Amino acid sequence: MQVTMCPERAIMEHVTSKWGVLVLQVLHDGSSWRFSDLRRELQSVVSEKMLTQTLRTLERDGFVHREVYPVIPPHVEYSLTPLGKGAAHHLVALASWIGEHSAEVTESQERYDMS
Amino acid sequence: MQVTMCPERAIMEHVTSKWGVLVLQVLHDGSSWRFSDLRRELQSVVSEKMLTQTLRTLERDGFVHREVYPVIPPHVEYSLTPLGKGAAHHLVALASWIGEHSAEVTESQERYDMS
DNA sequence: CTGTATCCGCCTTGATACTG
DNA sequence: CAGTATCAAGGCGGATACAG
Repeated sequence: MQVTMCPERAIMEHVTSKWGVLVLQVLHDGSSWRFSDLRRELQSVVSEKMLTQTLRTLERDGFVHREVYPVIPPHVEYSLTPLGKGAAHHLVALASWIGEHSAEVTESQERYDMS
Repeated sequence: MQVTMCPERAIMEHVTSKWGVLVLQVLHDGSSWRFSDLRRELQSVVSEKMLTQTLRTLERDGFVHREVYPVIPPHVEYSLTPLGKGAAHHLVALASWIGEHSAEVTESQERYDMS
C-alpha cells in the first residue's frame, strides 16, 4: 500500500474527517441545504468555523457544489456534485453497516472492559 | 440523522480515524501482522504510541484480533475478526473508489486554486 | 444570512526514554 | 520484540466579534 502522503490519502482524510463524514451523509439525500439548515441538522455539534472549513475543503475537492444567490440577506445552498454522490455513497454504506452491527461492537466493548 | 454522540458515531470515528483507516486496509489482506511489521508497512509514518492506541481501540470494538505468543522475545500478531472484515471491506471499497477518481479531484482542486 | 478574523485553551500527537 | 510512561509542542476546534 502507498502510505506516504499521496493525493489519495489526503482525499481519504478529507472524506473521513470528523465533520466531512457527517456533511456528506446529510447531503446524500440529494437536496440542497442552506448553511444554517446544515448547522441545525447537525444539532449544533459543529461550530460555524469547522462547518465552513469542511465545506470549503469538500468544495475544493469537487464533492460539494456551492450555489450563491446574490440577494440580501445572502442565500447560499450546498449540494453534492455527481462526484460527491459517489464518495457519499460509500460513506453511507459504511454508516449503514455500522448501524447494523453496532450491537455486536458494543458487546465486544463491554467484554473487553470487563477483563 | 442521529448526530448526538451515539454509539454509531463513535464507532464510525474509530473506523475512519487517521490511523484506523490505514490499519484496517493493511489487515484486509487477511493475514496476521506483527506489531513491528505493521509499523514498517506504514513506513513509520505512525508513531508506536498511536499505532498501539489505534490497535487497542479496534480490538476493543471487536474488529481486530490480538494473538499473544508467550515467548521471549515477545511475539504478538494482529488480524481482522469476521466483524473487522466487514468494516474493512467498506473502507477498502471507498479507498479504491478514491483511487479511481483521484485525478478528477486533483483537477477540481487546481481549478479551485486558480480562481 | 453567511460568512471571515482573531484569540486561546486543550487535546491529540510525536519524541524520547524506559520496562518486561 | 512489544510495548508503557512521560513530557513538550502544535494544531484542532470553540467562542467571540465583526463584516458584507
